[in-house]
Amino acid sequence: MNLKQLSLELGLSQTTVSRALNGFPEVSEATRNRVQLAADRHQYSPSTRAKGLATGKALAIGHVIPVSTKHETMNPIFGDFIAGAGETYSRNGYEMLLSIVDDQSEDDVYRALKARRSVDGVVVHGPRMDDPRIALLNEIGLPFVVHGRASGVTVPYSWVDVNNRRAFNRAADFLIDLGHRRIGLINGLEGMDFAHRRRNGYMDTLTANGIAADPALMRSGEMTEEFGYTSTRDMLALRDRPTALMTSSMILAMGTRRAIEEAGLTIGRDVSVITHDDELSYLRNGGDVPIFTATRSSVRDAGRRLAEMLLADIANPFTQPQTELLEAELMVGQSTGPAPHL
Amino acid sequence: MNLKQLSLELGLSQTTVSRALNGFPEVSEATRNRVQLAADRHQYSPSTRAKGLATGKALAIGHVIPVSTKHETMNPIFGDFIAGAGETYSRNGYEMLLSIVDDQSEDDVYRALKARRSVDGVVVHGPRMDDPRIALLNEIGLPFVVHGRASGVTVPYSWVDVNNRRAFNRAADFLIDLGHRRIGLINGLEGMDFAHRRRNGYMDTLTANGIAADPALMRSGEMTEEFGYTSTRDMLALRDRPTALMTSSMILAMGTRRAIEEAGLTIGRDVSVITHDDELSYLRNGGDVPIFTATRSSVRDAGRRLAEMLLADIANPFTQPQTELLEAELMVGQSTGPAPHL
DNA sequence: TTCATATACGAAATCGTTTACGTCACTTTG
DNA sequence: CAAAGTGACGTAAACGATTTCGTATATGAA
Repeated sequence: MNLKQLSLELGLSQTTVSRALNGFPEVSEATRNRVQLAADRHQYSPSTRAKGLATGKALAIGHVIPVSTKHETMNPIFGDFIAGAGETYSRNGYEMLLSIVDDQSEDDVYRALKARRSVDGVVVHGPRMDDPRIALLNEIGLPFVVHGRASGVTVPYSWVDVNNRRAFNRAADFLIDLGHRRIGLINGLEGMDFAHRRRNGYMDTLTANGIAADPALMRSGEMTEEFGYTSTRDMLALRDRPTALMTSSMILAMGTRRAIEEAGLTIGRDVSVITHDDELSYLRNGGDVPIFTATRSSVRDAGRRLAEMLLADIANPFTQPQTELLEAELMVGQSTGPAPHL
Repeated sequence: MNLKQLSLELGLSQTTVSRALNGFPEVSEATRNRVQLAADRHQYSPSTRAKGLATGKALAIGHVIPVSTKHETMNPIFGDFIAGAGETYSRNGYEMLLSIVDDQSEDDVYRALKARRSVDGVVVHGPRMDDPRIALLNEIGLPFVVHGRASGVTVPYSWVDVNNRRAFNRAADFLIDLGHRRIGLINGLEGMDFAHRRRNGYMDTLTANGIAADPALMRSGEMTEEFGYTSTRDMLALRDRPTALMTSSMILAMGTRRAIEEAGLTIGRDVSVITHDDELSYLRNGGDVPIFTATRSSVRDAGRRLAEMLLADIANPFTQPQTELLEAELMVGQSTGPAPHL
């Protein structure tokens, strides 16, 4: 059923039917009802493509998900993030377009999305330091919001991010207050901006407390369970092993737990662990009392907020870019305790 | 840059330019080259919407991801699955449209996708037993392929699935060969078809070996780490506790490991564990030698295959429904060993 | 009565492609 | 040499909406 058929059946012009359905004032309430009823009855709903052509809007948002060519790793937070964003989109009549792309050809994908006019805006995932995508998107004039930030980029742009530095400040502080002095960090890949900020938060707090940062206690890599495991295993094998570990994700923390237990140690007593927790739906950090002490911030909420910002920006382009910094809560769980006397 | 501008600049008609770019024979090689060059220079690429309107194809595939309203759980395999499917799409010039939807309003979403003509076909995720979506999609005439199967649905339809029954047959056999008689099962939600098949595989093998299935050793629920943990903890607390456990996902297995170690037991010695492993990129099951003994089947490969099938079906729709049953490998790892003498 | 003003609707252009038909200048064929 | 192809390109009609102008009728004011 299309507009022509519907209007023919109603004995009205396409114009009137279109206006009736889109809530324009120049149509009587009586006919509006009649049209609405007929539309419902036939389950009429305008063709997105035709509507897009006519209005010049795509009514779709693009998400470009980078997958590293080397490791083929898909970021596990991604599912929950788009679940949040998707809610906002469908509530506002937008669709979500997904492009999975290896980090080599990202540029082409953004350009293609613009050239083919298939989206009204995009979400930038996994920003790296000095991320070139921000300049690119500004250049080609495609509205965007970044999930995270890109240190080193000087031009203003819109973003939603967790206060990573502060979260890791507080986590380190918490451990130091418990008497820990040998604190390890198992972090995401160097180039990722969030990893950089978290490391800064961690190192600053150590320095502020007179603790020298030890390169042997700092690891960064793809955030897999395996990497959490090997990193922890290696650190525990040191002559002067850490009494506490900070990890950048729950998945890493699970690998950490495996290594700790394999070494015959007890988590929370021999080795304390604090992790960052994105509140992934399938990785809930325990029930009433958290399993891991964690800095917690819902990535699903971030998705919701970011989508709202982007849609608002598209609806009436801001003069100023918008930003939102989400604070992580520190949840005390069972994985931390006073520093042991070695 | 659009077609009209490009053709104006070249001094050709839109028709000729369009034909040149789409490889039609009735255009000389000389002009084809000239057109191609100009198109590249201006980064011209046809508007998806206009092209879609003109051809009647959407050049997009819809993925409708159900998120249970109760638990808000997003299936963790989803990211890797679409990474696989996405490869196929972009290679064939298709886009991927995502709808996150609570299981209440799934019907409406499929109907809307059809009515708005925004996709040429859809992928059905997470089929349940007697899943009503298959009848619905047949009724409204939207091409589709199911990731998994729906027991109880009698009409033919296309699907790609892992041989779940056989995988769990083999896993149970393997444990029984090791001398285990008390074997627990921690499975996905009852209504999910894959869970049903796995349970059948498990139970048949037990029965075939003269072991009575014990309801106390069979759990099903949302496949979170927490559920793996509580299920295992409860089973280990039984007077006649299991010596081996089978779990339906790596995430469950991690919860299982936590419970086993918390009980002061050793995995692979006191309690053997076999899990199903979807080869999620961030949950690799160890390096050379697997951590968990597992029935392994790449969900990313499944995504690739399924996307190919769907595109083929759309390209020439008169074929019979296609099906593909993927066999899981049994990978022997460190989590299984001979049954202990209790 | 006449003119201005709402009110409620319609005709037709438009968005950017594709594609069914023409058209026109050259071969080729019998 | 006339008829029939063929090669290369153009005209214009779709596709399914929105939207810019109109237009006809009813209403109110002068």
